[in-house]
Parts: sequence; C-alpha cells; structure tokens
Amino acid sequence: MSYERLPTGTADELEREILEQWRKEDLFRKTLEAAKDAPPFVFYEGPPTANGRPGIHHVFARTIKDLVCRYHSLKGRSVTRIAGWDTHGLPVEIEVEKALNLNGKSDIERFGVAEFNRRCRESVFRYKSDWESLSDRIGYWLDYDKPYVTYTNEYIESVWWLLKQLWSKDLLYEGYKVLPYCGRCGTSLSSHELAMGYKTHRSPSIYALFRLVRENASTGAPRHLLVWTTTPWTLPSNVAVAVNPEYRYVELEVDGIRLIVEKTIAQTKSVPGATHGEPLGSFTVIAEFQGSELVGKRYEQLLDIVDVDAGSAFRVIPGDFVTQEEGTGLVHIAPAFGADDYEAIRREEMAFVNPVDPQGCFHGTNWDDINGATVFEANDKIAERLQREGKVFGRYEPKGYEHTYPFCWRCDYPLIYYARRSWFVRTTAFKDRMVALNNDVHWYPPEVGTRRFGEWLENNVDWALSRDRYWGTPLPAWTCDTCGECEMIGAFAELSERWGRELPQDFDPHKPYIDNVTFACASCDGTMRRVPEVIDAWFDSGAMPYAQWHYPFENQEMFQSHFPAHFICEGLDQTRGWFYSLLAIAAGVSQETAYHNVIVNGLLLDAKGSKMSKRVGNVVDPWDAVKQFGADAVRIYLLASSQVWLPKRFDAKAIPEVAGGFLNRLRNTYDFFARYADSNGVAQAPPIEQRAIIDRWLLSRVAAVAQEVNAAWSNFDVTTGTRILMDFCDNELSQWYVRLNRSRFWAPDSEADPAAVATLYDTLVTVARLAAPAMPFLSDAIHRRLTGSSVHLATFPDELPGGNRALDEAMATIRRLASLARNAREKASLRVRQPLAEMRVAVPSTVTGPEFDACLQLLAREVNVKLVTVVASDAELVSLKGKPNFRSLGKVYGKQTPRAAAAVGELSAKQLAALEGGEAVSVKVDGISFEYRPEDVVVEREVSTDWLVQTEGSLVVALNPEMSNELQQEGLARELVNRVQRLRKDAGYDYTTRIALAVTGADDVLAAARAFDTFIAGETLARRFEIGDELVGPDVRETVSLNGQDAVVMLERFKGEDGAY
RNA sequence: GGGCCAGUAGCUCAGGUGGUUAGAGCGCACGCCUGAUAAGCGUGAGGUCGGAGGUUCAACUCCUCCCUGGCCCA
Repeated sequence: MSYERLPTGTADELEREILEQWRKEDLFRKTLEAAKDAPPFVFYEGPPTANGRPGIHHVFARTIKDLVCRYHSLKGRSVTRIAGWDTHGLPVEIEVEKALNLNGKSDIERFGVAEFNRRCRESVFRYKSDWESLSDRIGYWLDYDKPYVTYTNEYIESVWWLLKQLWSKDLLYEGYKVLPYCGRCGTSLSSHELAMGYKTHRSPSIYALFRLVRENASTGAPRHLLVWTTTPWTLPSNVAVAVNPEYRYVELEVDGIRLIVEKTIAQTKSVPGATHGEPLGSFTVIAEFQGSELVGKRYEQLLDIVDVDAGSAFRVIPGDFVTQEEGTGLVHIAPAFGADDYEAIRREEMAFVNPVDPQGCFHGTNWDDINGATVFEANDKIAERLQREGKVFGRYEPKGYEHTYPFCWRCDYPLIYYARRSWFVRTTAFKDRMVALNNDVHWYPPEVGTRRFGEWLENNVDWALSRDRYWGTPLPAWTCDTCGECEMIGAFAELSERWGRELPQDFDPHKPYIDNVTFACASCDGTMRRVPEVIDAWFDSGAMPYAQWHYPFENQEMFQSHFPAHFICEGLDQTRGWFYSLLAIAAGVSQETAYHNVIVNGLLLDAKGSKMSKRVGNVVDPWDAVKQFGADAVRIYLLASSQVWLPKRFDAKAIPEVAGGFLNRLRNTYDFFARYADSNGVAQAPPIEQRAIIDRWLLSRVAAVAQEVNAAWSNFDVTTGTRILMDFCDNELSQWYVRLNRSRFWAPDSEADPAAVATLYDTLVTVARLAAPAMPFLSDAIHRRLTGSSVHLATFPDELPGGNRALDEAMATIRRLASLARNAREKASLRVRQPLAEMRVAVPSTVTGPEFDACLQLLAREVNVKLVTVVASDAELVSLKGKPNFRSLGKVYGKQTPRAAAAVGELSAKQLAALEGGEAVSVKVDGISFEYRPEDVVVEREVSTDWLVQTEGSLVVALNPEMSNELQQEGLARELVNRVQRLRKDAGYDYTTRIALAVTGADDVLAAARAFDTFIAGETLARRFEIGDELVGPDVRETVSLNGQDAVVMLERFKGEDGAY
C-alpha cells in the first residue's frame, strides 16, 4: 500500500483542513479523556483581559504554554488546561468611560454605578470570540467549555473566602497609602496611568531653615537645619527631618546664620541669594558631625498653622533614602505627601497630619488666607510668609527647578502624592516565607527568580489591596457606623445569615447592590455598612488556583489535585503582577507556593526594536502572519529564533527565514518518501543490525536527538529542544541521509530497498512525534499519512534503541572529510563527476575503529574516489607540528607562558611523537629548560605533498590529482549520462520510460561511451545504445559539450518486443 | 532617578570555568546538481564581540565607568 502525498496548497490551507479534522474527531477532548486517570501535570492559564484584541505577543506566550502542555500530555500526563478571563479592573473601566464619553469618577457617579458596571460587564467579552478563534487557529489547546471568569458570583465568593482567611490571620488591615493623586479628578492613579503623564516642568525651589531647640543651657547664635524642597506647600505638614546616619554633616556660619548641611554637598552647592555664588563649604566651619549624631535632635515647628502634637514630631530621624545627589542631605518629612515620608513616620511612630482635602485644597488650618487655596496656589503664599519670618535661606524661586513631573493623563492637572485610607494585605508578615518558597521555584531564566523577583521580594512592602473604583470584586468588609467594629464576610451564606434574609435569586455581589446590604452590629446598636472599596484585580487573578474551582464551596478534590501548578508561563511584565499575586495569596493563606516552574517570556518588539503600541501603530496583527505562513511557521519562529526570555524583535520577513526552510525540507522529505516507498518495504525490512551502516547511523542519531529533545523540554528549555530537532531534520535527515540514499528508493528495474524504506519510515514517525508539541499541524499531517492515526494520541519518543556514539562520531568525521574533499576539488576545479584514483585522510586515533571503517565506502562514493586510505601519523603525507596549549601551560608557567609557548616550536619530530605517545619531554632555549607534559602540546599534522590538500584541525584530506586514461573516460561517461538525463527530462519522459539512445561526435567521447556502455545504458534506462550511429527521426537530437568536446545525443522511446515500456 | 536584561557578521542568533585562528542559519557572491525539481547541494566574502579604562603572561569572557535599546519600579 502506498502513502498519501501531502497536498500542494499553502500552509494555511493545509492547517485549516487539519483543524477541521480535529474538530470532527473532537480530538482535544479525546486526548483529555485518554489521560483521564494519568498522573496530573498541572498548568495554570493566566487570565487575559478580553476587552482588547489578542496580539502577536499573546501568540508567543501561548505557543510556549502549548508546547510544554502538549509535551507532558504526550509523555502520558493528564494536563488540565482551563481557560480563564480577567474581567475586573481599571482598564475595563477606562474603556467604558471612553465609550460613554465620561471623564472621571464624578461623571461615573452622575451616570450611575449600576448602569456603568453593567456596561463594564458587557464590554469585557467584546473580543472573546477573537481570542477563541485565534487560539484555535494557532493550535493552542485550551478548555474553553468551563472557563473561570473573575466576575462570576462563584469566583467572587472564593475570593471573599480567601480574604476572610487573611483577615482571621490578622493579615488584612486598613491604613494609609501615599499614591499619585489628581486633586481635580479626585482620584488616585495607578502606576500605569502615572507613567502616561510625565512632562518637563519648572517647580519652585526653596531652602528652609529649621531652628534647632537649644540644648541644656547652651547659648550663642541659633542653629538651623538647612532643608531644600520643591513643594513649599508640604512645609506646613512637616513632622520630621531625615538625615542619612552614614553621612558626615558640617555646621557652617554664613553671613551670621548658622546652618547644618551634608559635608559632600556643601563642597559644591551654592544657594542663590545667600552664598554669593560660592559653595557653602567655603564658609566658616564651626563643627562636624556624623549623621547618626544628629538623629534625635529637636527643632521648632516651621509654620504654626496646623495642630501637631509636638511630643511626637519635630525631631531628626534616620533615613536610607537620603542621598548626596540632590538638596542638602537633610530631607523634610511630610507623611501625608510622600511614600518614604509615610513609611518613616510609621516606623518612628510619629504624628500624621494632613491639612489638604481630597480636592487638593488646604482645609481647616488656623491661617485663613490659605484655607480653600489649592496646594499650587499655596506655594507662593507659604514661601512669602516664611521669608517674612526669616525662615528662608537665600532666595525663593517660584520656577527654580526643572525636572520631569507627573500630570494627570485625563485632565493634565499636576499630580501630588497624597495619603489615602487604604486596605492592605500584611505581606511583610510572611515575607520570609515567600522568599523561602520562591527559592524552591524553578525560574526560566533563573535570574528572574533570584534578581528581578527575588530581590524585589526581599524589599516587600504590604500589598495595597483596595481601589476607590467601581468595577471590581467588592471588599467584603462591613464596619459599624457607631463603634467602628469591622467584620469580614467569607461566604454568601454567611452574608445571608448576618443580613437575616435570603439572598435574592439574581443576587449580584457587585457595587452598587452590595452596598445596600446592611445589618446590625454585634457589639452595639449601630449599623454595619460595607466599606466603599473594591479590590485590586491582581488579587482576583492570583486567586485563580482556588476560585477556578469555586473552592472551598465545591470541587474540593479537584482543587487538591490541582494545587500547586507544575508550570505557568507569562511575560516578563507579570513579575510583580500575576507571579506575585499567586505567590502572595498561596503563601498567606496556606504557606504554600502556587507554582513550581515558571517560564518568563520576553517582550515582543517590532522589527526596529521599539515596543509595540497602538499609538505608534506598529502592532502586529497575528492573523496576517498566520495566514501568510501558517501557524506552524509562526510557532517555530517564535520558539527557535532566540531564547524565549530575551526581548524578541518580531519581523514577519524573518518567519520564512527561520522556519520556512526547515518546514519545507521536512515536507519534501516526507513527500520523497511517499512518492517511492510503500508499506511492503516497511513490512519486509531486515532487523536493524542487518541494515546498512548509514541506516544504523540515522537510527542512532534519531535516538540521540530524542534524548536531547527530552532533556531540553523536560527542563523547560523550549528553544534548545526545538533547535535540536530542526538541526537534525535539516542537516542529517534531509541533507545527508535522503540525499545519499535516493538510489535505494528508486533504481531502474528494482524495488525500493526495504531497509532504507523502514529506516526512513521509522525516522519520520519519530520526527513527527518529537515535533508535535512545537508544530502540531504538519507533524499530524505526516503522522496520519504514515500510521493512520493522529500524532496527538501517540506517545512521545524517549528511550529509542540503536544508539551508537562511536558511529555518530565516525559519521560526523566522515561528513567533515567529505566537505574538505569537495573544498579541495573546488580549488583545483575538478568537478565531483570526475572520478579520482585515491584520497588519503588523516584523522585522530580517537575516531578510528570499525564504525569509521564501515563509513569509508560512503565517503569514497560521496567524493567520487576509487580508494580512501587512512594514513597513520607517521606517513609521508604529514609531518608533525606542535601547538602550545596555553590553558595548561599558563597554569604552570604564569608570566613565562609566552616563552614556554614559543619554545614548543623547537621540539623535534621525535619529541612530538613521544608527546603523542603520552611521554613528557623537555627542551632548552636560551639556557632555560621547559618541560612539557602531553597535555601541554597539541600535536598537529602539517602536510607536504603535491596532492590536493585541505586540513581542518587534526583532519587532513589529500586527493591524488593524477588521472589515468580510464578515469578520464569514466569522467566523460558520467558527463554523458548527465546530458542524457537532462534531455530525457526535456523530452517529457516519465522516470520509468525506457529509451533508445545514440551518440556520435568526438572520438574521445565515443571511446569513453564504448568503455562504459553498460554503465551509461543502465543509468539512462537505455535498452538500445548506438555508439557512432544515428537514430532515424529521434524525439530529441542535441549537440552537447563534454569537457570541451562536442557530441550529438539522440534519444527516443524504446519500442522493443516488450513495448509495454 | 533606581533595579534588571540585552548589545557578537548586512539580518536573526549560538558560544564562553579567561587561552592561540570567535561559530551557525538567513541574505549576498560564485559554483554545482537537474528524476526530492516552484526542490537539493557546495564554496567564499563578511567581525576592532556597543565604547573607554582597569586586572592578567593572556580579556569577547572578569572589574569599573559610559553609550544605546527594552522591561519593571519611582
């Protein structure tokens, strides 16, 4: 029975046919069924947000995920792959705001939260079908039947349960967080939004003098801390001044004012309007202190317009964040308006003051002029007053400092850092646990785990969980409006019980409905109301190991058997996103890790190396590339072009360059097989030991390749495994095995050689199986045609018989020798068709042996010589030459290495032979004696002969250029065969057509034709061969030139007795 | 501004416990093959390993600084 050829259409057409077949067979489901009871390999799909179209970078991550999952599935594991959708969060809200032409939170509230959230819910799935069809088209197998969706009641209930777990462990609390904040919009901004609005801006610059409290009974001039700021409006809220305990500080006297400043800074810093252009350091130094000596010193409140408990304020504190880069080395601390400031105050347990209301205006101070003014309006007023009171050093400059400053991306209003009430997960309480768990996670590449993620974990701060937004999982915290008691609700049943009512059928836990649920306080007469916040959407996605199963309310066993994950994979940008939220939740709730292995893929950039963005318009539509080249090609390109964790420049032109050649060669290899082989050959094949050496070599290589691919892929190195496979198919299968063995598949008057057919069959089947995880389409097309069943139901090859290292190395040497021989021919313009009498080769003794000898025949045929002789090192072909091994000499001789290396040139032939024999020798140069061990000198062969010689390392080939008359005749005969074959083809003959052939012309040609008439007739299927005579009315008659001699070639179809030909 | 990653041939990438002459594919040039044929194969040219210092007998590799690009954080 013969094998079906591959269709001739485009890759896109072929792949669509295969997809259709998968659909008909419900193949994905079948693979899941087949592995149902197998040990699980747990994979978590990071949920994408479906309110944007999938881009090429999603294809990238999904290709890696698919490869790993398919690999483990083919290795016999049960691989659960549940799709998920991330549906909450600011990006969704922003999309809807834009669509509704709303601008900010007040607009949303006017519009109505219920309707707003309804629109959010709708918008989330706008591109759902895009995602599904693209995933399907690229062959990403994912279970879309029961996806987890973060906005569903079940999902939210699991998230509530997790939050309550944290709460009951005292890992959830309410505090302050300083965030970038827009006073006009009345909203804080995410870091992502913040990054959108940086601009160059001129801010005020002011040096303020904080007067130190006199100690004991000391007298003399008052002393001051010199502090610089670009936000004078924060000065009324000052609570502390920070110094770096590691730095040196100097006390100076400048025009009668005593001030303290950091020593290094003083050397260069000049203050406008105070130091007359001179650096501070040029003034009289009164004293010098270590920063730590300043810590604890007290100073007077700078501006007495805000009530501050002086007992817990106005003190010098230590701070690592104080640098020598800017300012004075003393930093003014206003806890409400800086993250470092707030942290420092919390650590020192000092006072917190905030005289600025959520509109960004001063409020409730005892200075009427300033109440109601925006902070930016207040700058000048405050500076003027300080100047009046003599608390400014030098000149106040309203636009004195140019830097990049953040503005609101919506309304272009300058942002401030502003403390907001906020809920936190106390991750710092279990940071050590997270660090320990992370140390056991296998990161690919490892440095993401240790550096980017690991070091960041070391500096962990509490997770700011709450968001003052609308479309998110509501924080299930209810507080009493009377006594402040707080209760966390961890289940719907619990809520119903506290509420004292059944939850309605259409219960929606989202805002605004949930905010209407109130109940009586357990400790007083007050009413429990829900806090207004929703939670960070990262908490939703990090909860997926639990919430995808509605754990613990359902599916307890499913959760147990699917936690933690063996494998996850997302982009580098997820380090502090999903990778963190998974770990933090699992570590906080159950002290466990959520995953064991992580592949972190790099970002996809455009062809020029800049990032893809909708704004720039350089986003690549994955559909274009898939339609043009096929999903296999895109997948192979993404996997093989570079290690997946490096940033990748995506250039569609590169897809055929990286993947096209390989896929084409593999198709051709299969097609070659299918054209000539049939299943009889496979059935009749002799056992492997009895097959030709090249068959045994190919099977040995396949076995090695299978092992290497397994090693790479089981270690999550997707790129290396893919490259190994590609390399094998290109260089060894197609370029060497098929090319050298064509005649065994088709020769005149004979059947295909069963040994060759079976060898190629087995190899192709193995290759299809090895390739299935990387290129699921073509591999399946080939596998089905070979075996009648899908490759995706097959077993991944692992330990294959026939491995033979010696043979692998022997053949590799043979191939290098063949290349050298061709090179030598090329240099002498001796085409391969011209046979030569002899080639001598020298090879290192390590590769010689029975395997090598067995391959010599192949070498002789490949380079067209009658005889290959392997010469020993002492043959007349080569002389020995010593080459110093710097690496080992360097260890012994150190500085003398160059001289010891030079002296190697003085070694005699006898000494070199001795070294090769494993003996040590010594030589004396300029009175210095050098001793060489065998490893110190590499003995090489140098060739002196008039043969055609090429060398590479220790390999040498030498071709005898002398040509006997017979060799010349044979060369001519082969030229003639070549011309006849060309003419056969021109004549449109089938490759089995028998012919009548006639040649006339130059005597040399005719003589050669007579000498090799049987050979020529056999090669060209000539049943009649006239040498020196003409055919009457031939199909073709042409004059050809053979090595410069003319001949006329004629041919026609043979009409002998058995005209069947 | 800080942390991390990358910079090797025209392009995409390998490689390195520091060791002499740094590799591959694609592209290019030249050639072969012409029954795998809208295929296949060979040979060649092409590099101051981002830059500058330093350590060393020896640096593409180690150290310092800088430049360019990217990501994350501020």
